[in-house]
Amino acid sequence: MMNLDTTFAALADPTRRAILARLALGEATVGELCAPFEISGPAVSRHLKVLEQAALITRARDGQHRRCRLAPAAMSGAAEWIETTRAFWNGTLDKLEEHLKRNAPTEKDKQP
Amino acid sequence: MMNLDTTFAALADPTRRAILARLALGEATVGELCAPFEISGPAVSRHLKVLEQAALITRARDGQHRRCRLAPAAMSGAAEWIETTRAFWNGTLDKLEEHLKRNAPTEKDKQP
DNA sequence: CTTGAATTTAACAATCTTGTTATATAACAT
DNA sequence: ATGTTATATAACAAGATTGTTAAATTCAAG
Repeated sequence: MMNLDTTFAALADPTRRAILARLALGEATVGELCAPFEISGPAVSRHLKVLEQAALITRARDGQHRRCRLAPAAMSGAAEWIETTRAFWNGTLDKLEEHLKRNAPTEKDKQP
Repeated sequence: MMNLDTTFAALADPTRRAILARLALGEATVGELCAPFEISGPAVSRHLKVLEQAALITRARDGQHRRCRLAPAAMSGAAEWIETTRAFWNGTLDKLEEHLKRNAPTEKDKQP
């Protein structure tokens, strides 16, 4: 989906943030993502669907597993909105431009 | 409240983001904030309550008006969570530290 | 002190969210 | 073919969210 509404909404849930934090360390299957939580599998499955629709993760079949990966591009939009708003508030647009220039081509934006 | 749940949830609504964007340009009364929207006054009033509970704005009586100001400290927490997660994903913690060091004492964090 | 403007609260309906359990699908193993 | 494992979907309930209109509050002005 990739709009700020869905991105922020997806980030508003602690379970989903925990899932993203886990995926920031490396990809994982749905089962592996379920393990740390006390909620049911279907509940996690739907959290993953929300994250996927927000373009925060991608999923690919791998045998009978489904491998999940972080797709942090969507988060950039959210971070940018915050930084822009703060920049206006601070009256320091220069620093924002600097920031964007620095973070625009994020490393090689990992995502082969 | 000042936790990531409420911050992200507050930011997930486009009306609330528009209100924050407006306030980034300078403080305003409730009436002024209502004007651009087609929704009712009470609806805006409750959006403001959500923003206040998320510590994204503060309000102070001024005669029969109530002046609203941006209080962007709460946004920092959200931005930091995103930056941290991305930093792990990129495997570049150094850049994160740099970023935090740079943005920690935000100007003088405006808020007299 | 009465009237009017600015804002909030109350009461309610419609819609979304998140969880549950039971069922379905898909791929692997025997 | 049959059973087992991994994951998704269906059906449903409880609670949150967002909007509405009507009533209450709060201050300023005449």
